[in-house]
Amino acid sequence: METNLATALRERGQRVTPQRLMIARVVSDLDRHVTAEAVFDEVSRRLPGVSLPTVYATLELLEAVGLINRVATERGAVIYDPRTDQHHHLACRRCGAIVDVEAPVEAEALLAVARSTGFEPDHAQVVVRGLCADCASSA
Amino acid sequence: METNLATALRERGQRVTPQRLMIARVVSDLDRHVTAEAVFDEVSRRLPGVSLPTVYATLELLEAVGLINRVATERGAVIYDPRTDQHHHLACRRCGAIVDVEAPVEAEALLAVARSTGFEPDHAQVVVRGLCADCASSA
DNA sequence: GTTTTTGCAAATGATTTGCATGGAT
DNA sequence: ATCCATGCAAATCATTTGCAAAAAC
Repeated sequence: METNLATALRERGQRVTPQRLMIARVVSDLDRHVTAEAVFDEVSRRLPGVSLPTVYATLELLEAVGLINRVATERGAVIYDPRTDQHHHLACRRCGAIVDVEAPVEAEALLAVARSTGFEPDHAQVVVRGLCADCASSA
Repeated sequence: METNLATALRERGQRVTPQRLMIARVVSDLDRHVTAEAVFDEVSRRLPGVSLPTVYATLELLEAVGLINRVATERGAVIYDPRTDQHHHLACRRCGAIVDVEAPVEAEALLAVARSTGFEPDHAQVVVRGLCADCASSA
């Protein structure tokens, strides 16, 4: 991922810094849904001194470059998803957990309608809202 | 909507207050995606003195009763959607706008997979992330 | 009369901004 | 040498909480 990032940054005329490379590496290593705080904690462990604003800025950059996806949770917080392949999310309305789910969804018709309104889609993501197995059994 | 709310409140053993009725009426009248602030502004116009915490609490209540849907924006804020029928959203990654789209999406396969993991789905909602027409043309 | 709801003010949590320094090109 | 990126601190934004007074039942 760092190599992709370095390449993308040069293409964009932006700078390749150790902070950016480390943040990309950490996101890739953690390999799960992460908050900016979680990334900050792990980055701080490996490269002390990196600031939270830099983490935020870099996560935004990684999203712009397409290396991660930003996902809004039903709770109003944001998580970053290192998986950029097609997959979807189950969101528990009780505990707030966000879990990946693999299954095909035919959203071409929706994307077509979106484009016809002038919208330029990056990707379509399905969020299934409900109760996760744990919360369902304890309810 | 106020009648539904009054009924639901009595069923739940909760109190019917002028603030709650007015907030429900405003959400219904505005009839679009609204933030808590927007509701607060309009409610304040019609019933001065209502507080923001009351607006938040009541919006949560309206969601619990099923009169509105809570929608997380990609920005980390929350909007409330007075439409409770099946529809989807276009989310602009630049300006944060959330727009409704009508188009069929076949998500049964996804719901089936979700159920097979023990998850109990309420509904599947598609968020198409990208650039809205305005932001695309000014970029 | 009892219990819930409200309004106020303050607290919280997440993210962003301003600005001077430091670092990549 | 030139700009961009960083770190720091403070600001902002959205939302929540604690608590006493007011209102609904």
